[in-house]
Amino acid sequence: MVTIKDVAVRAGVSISTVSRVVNGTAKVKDGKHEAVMKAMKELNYQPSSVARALVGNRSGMVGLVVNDLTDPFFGSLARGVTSKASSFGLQTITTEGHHTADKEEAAIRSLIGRRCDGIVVHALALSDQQLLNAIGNCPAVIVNRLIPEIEDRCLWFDNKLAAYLATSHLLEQGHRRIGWIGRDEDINDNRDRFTGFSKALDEVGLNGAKAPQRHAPATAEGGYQAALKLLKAYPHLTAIQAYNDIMAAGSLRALHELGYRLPDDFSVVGVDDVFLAQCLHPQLTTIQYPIEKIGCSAMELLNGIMAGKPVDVERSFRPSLVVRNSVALWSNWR
Amino acid sequence: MVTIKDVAVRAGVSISTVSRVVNGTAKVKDGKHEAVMKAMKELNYQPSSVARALVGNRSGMVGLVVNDLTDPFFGSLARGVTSKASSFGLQTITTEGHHTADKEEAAIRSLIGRRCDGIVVHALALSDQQLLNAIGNCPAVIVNRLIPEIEDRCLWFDNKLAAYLATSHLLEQGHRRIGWIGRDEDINDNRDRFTGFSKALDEVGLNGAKAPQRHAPATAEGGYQAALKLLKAYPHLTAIQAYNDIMAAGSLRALHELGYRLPDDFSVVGVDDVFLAQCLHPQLTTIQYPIEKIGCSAMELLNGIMAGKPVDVERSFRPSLVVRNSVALWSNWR
DNA sequence: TCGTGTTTTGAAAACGTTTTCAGAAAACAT
DNA sequence: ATGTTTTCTGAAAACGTTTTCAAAACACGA
Repeated sequence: MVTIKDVAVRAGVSISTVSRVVNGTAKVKDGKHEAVMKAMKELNYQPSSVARALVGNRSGMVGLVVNDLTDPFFGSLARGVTSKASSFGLQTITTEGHHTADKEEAAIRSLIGRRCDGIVVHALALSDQQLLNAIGNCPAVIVNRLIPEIEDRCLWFDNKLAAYLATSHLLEQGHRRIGWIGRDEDINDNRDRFTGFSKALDEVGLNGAKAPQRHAPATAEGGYQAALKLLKAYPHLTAIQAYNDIMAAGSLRALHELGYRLPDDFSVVGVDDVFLAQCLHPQLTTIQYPIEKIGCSAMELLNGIMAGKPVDVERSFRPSLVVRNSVALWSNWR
Repeated sequence: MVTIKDVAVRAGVSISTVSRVVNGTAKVKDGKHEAVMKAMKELNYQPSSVARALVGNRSGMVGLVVNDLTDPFFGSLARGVTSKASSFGLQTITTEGHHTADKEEAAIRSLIGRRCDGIVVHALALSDQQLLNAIGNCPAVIVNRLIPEIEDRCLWFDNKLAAYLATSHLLEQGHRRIGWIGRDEDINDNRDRFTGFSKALDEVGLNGAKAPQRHAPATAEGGYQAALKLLKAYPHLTAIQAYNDIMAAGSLRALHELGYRLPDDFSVVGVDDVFLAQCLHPQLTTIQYPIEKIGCSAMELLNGIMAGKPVDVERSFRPSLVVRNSVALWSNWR
């Protein structure tokens, strides 16, 4: 690796001078300036961010902890964070927490060890206290979770309300025999969404907690299998509320295979409004979860915290219904 | 930030000793060992990867350059690389090149500046020579592109053959009036895939180069718009070959809206076999592009290069047809 | 108790930067 | 010419580690 010293020698100046032209921190005489530029070009010099980070005590990196990069949901989150970060001149380093407390903690510690200037964390497995311990005094923003002690650094989404809105939409369209397809991991998101679903049913006099339901991994395949089982057990259902769009996509496939014409014979609604939702047939009615926007806001908030100047960003995101074509009116007399 | 020195003071030993217990590089007496462990716990000490990188001249990071993180294609690539990297104890830092030469070069230089131990590069805008210059002597593996000078560090996919296979499948099913929906950026992938498409048509006596075609951004919306225009101009078409699955998804939507029953009235085939392909209705017949596997192999190869021990991985990936439900037989007498 | 050999320890150099501080050079005024 | 600013420059310290080297501590046999 060619260092600042090599450049200095070649240009016949001191390393301080090289540093100054690299960073433009002070004026250097034209002659030397040129000599340095020339030497840098010739040697293809690239300053070491590592050394800079050590001395400057800032790395120009922000860390991002997600569960799993393949999940398009986290892809969007990563994009929101990354694009905003790069507008602040920061780079993003991403690690996966894979929904286990150990890995989530390791991911956070490792980012702190790398001296990230700040971190954005999506962690569902760690307890509030564990999470607080892990982040210590590193500037951090928590996404998709509300921790009372640091509420002003949390961005969350009202999952209960989200599912409530979705299910209410089905009810408004006349559906009464509605099944739930949930994920098989017992995490907040899942619990909250089921609670919202359940509440909507309760309000019209149905017993939400006892509604027909099946659980599976939160994948398309999981949604597919769960839908098959659910419909086998409860063939009289007229609609499904799925934990998220991916599982809804799997359900749609199961319904197609079972010969339902959609949406006339059967309605489905998801949550998240991932890109996929628009590509499905019928296009999926779902709840908008502005995850990329949340990523942006998180980064904006984090930047403020890092700079010591708190900025005001929207921290609580209200779900809203996106009506497409996967829900149709259902009349009882059918 | 608490440093090794703080720990040393607290434990009443020298920093060398602390370093030794942290890394287990030498035996230290039981008493001191415990004292150090205790001090570390109490102070919540986390070694600075930055300082380590500086002195050790290795950072434990690998860089990854992709075009755009939202694209599920790159999500899969990132996953392949990241998961393999973490199995080698390496972390991944991802930057976006956004298909422009400037940004691609900046992305690469920045990763090198961060002293990544190696980089995996997906860059389409830079010329061969620019790319070679940018990576310099940093251990690197090039993905999805074949550069003769460093062929043994390239992993590529035969895009020509991919589209050729896809189109041939349509031809075998009896289709003759086939349109092309391509992307509007003039990049290798697009050219190669069109070439393959064209060649397949030429071989059965049709003029591939003059086949009906439209171009648009490589998004679902782009595919949707392009399909609408294409069918307006050439209503007699019976099949579409799309540049990739995302554009195919958009085309599918256009066809549904135009009232075609799929696949009986019209056939569509994509390329890439992204996750989405399985969720569409009808499920998309496409060409498998094992991008996650390529990511894994790239990382494996890179690890070998970094260690100075070349490993043997498959470097050229042959496309293969995945038959699902979006293509149906077409008889001329219809 | 001493010498010898082994184990454990700490001081100091090194990694590649930035930044502070004081000195050198240039510019200006007299 | 000389003194006084002002501009420019380089030496050296600092950042937090690892690693080398020599010294200190210990163990053991005589």
